Amino acid sequence: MITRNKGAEDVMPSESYIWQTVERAAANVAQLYGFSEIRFPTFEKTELFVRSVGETTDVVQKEMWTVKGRESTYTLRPEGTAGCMRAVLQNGLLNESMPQKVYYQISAFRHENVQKGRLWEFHQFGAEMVGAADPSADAEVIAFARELLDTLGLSEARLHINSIGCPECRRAYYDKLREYFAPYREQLCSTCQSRFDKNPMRIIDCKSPEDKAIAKDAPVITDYLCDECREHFDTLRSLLDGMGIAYEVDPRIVRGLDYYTRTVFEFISDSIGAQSTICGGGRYDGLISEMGGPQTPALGFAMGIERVILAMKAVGYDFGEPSVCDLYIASMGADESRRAAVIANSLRREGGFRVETELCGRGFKAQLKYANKIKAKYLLVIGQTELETGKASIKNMKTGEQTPVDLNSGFNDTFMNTYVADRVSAELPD
RNA sequence: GUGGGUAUAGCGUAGUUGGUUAACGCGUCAGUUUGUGGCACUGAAGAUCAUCGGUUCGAAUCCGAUUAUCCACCCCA
Repeated sequence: MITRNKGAEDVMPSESYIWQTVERAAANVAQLYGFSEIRFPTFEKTELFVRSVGETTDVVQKEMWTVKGRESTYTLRPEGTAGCMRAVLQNGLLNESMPQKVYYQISAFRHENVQKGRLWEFHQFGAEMVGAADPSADAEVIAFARELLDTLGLSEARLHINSIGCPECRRAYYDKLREYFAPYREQLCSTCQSRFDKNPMRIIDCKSPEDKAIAKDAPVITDYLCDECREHFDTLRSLLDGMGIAYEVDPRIVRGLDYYTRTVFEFISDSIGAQSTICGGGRYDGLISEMGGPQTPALGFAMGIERVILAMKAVGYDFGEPSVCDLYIASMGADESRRAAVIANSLRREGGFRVETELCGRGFKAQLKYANKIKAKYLLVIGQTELETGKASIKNMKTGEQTPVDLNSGFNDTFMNTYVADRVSAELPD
């Protein structure tokens, strides 16, 4: 037997309705915030990710799925922003009125060590806003993510924000950091020693206890922001305060994607183990120009669907029941089952009901058991008598009550009336 | 890329110091007299014990490799 390879996941019907719950909620909230769906290819020229995500990042250096095509080298998208911005730029959305707001639900690919909540192929909901430089845009995007998580029952996810400044203030900050770490350089862990030159900001985020101790009093970026970046960050914070969105300023959020500028943020869940970041995003004012477009401010976020679902399960979110059968038609004999199929089809088409008939040749009793098993709300039996006389009855499987029906006239109406009447009486208080 | 754990029917598990036909629960299917479900009872199907190799008279059980999975690091969503 050929089996699924690692790092990928099958979603069975018993799970897929959970995914649908998340996807529908995401689309609904996106609409509330004025975001429209955008779709773009699963793969792009490798060059796009190298330039936008950043040549020195782990994602580009060791996690990309790259294939050599005949004309070029292509990569399965490791994230959504780069391809999304390429599409926005290439299709002239920047010539429309600003801001442009788009969202997407995609799978993305990274070649990492597999763990729960971290797969080779994983799924993201992402949203991007283009053309707005004002901190109010940052606030709206964060509010959007917050609202979506709340809708999904994940109010427990904590918001961490930080500003990593613009390239200018970051350069100055890097110098300060190197100055600070220089005396300890030999004591740092090996990865941090290489970070010293490449990206000293990452040392602050190191998990090693020794490095943590060394970094305890390191300068924080927020103290070295230029006036404009500082004001941007302060305004964002007061906007979040005003909207009643709780956050924690976390100078250790650095983000592993090079394109971020100024605002970066993460939502962290405590309920799903080590892969606790369920949403991450920020501003990337330099990305579009880096890709060859005009200097255009932009920002966005992405949510990991697998992690979101893990967190929802962990907090006991009620996903409800998967779709239920409205009517099961039991039948005995070939003519009877033909009739059952006709009735079923007409009820589906005219009434929009989910109707099932016997398709596996079960005996009568087994059909009833099956009807019970699939939680059919109503039962209709078609035997020889019913076929000959046209007289049958609809049984409410919950109460056992039976309502007489005429198969030859007005059956659909009778069924619908019974259905509605039972539902209303069930809703009435005693 | 580094370190560690796990691998037995569709699912969840048992299997004692290696010793005959690998057990149980759930699920599936069929029955418990002829046309009305849920409960209960009876029975059936379903496992090359992850794969390959080794040790042994004999391996689900011990050893090695491979694969998958989980945990931590790293990184990220």
